[in-house]
Amino acid sequence: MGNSKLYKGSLTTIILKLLETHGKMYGYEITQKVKEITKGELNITEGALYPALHKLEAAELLDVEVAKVGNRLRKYYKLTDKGSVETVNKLKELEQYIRNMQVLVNPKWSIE
Amino acid sequence: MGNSKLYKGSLTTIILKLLETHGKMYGYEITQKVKEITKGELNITEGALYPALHKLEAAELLDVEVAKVGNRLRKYYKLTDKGSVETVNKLKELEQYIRNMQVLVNPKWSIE
DNA sequence: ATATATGCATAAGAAAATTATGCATTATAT
DNA sequence: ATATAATGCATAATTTTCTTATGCATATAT
Repeated sequence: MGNSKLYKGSLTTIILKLLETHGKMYGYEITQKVKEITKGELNITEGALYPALHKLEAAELLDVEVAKVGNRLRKYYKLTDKGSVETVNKLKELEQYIRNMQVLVNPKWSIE
Repeated sequence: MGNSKLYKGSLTTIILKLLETHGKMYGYEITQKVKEITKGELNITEGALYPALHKLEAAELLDVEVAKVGNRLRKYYKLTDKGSVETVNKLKELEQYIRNMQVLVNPKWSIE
């Protein structure tokens, strides 16, 4: 994914949030949207993305709908109700993670 | 480590930053300091910490100094010059990671 | 005396990525 | 025209990083 190892573990959160925002998306579209939003800094690899989508589908957080565009196949994913709930959880976890990392890295903010 | 998977990949950054701030620390001290700063939310496990310290030492980012306190052994770690440089890099990566995640997760902020 | 805290370490396994493929269609540049 | 890049899905082998479990040893509080 990114140039740094920090992105490890955040792919699920990214996918869920993008689907919450955009309603439904297909795999390739997700990679392009992430690249666009991060101005090329974060590139989701297919080897990471597709297994992640399949896992989320298996966990019933996503529904899939196959569409044929021209002669090309697309698999649109969207959040299930369960997926919407999980998205909220993941976003809270992200906020907490960021807060914790910030106090760890910015000692001024902690009581010495 | 944490309750969430987001912490994966951030242990090295945490260790380097703590050593930059505190000069030298031993393993157990690091676990306690992290617990204290995050108010118990992040607990570094020994199974993660010690291999990480050994790896950083092997990469010559850390120097080790063994001390005997009473009858107890402590291994104090401190940054090498190389380690100080790498710390700066890791902190930049963390800031960039946080910025990217924030725009991914909070589309409104990307306009600001 | 026994539990808790301090202090280090490693091993087996799981989870999530990277890297390398593979297949197929469509658009574009030379 | 045809080679290259882009679009679109997928999986397999390997690596990295963590969890969980275990082991050893000393100090302290109840």
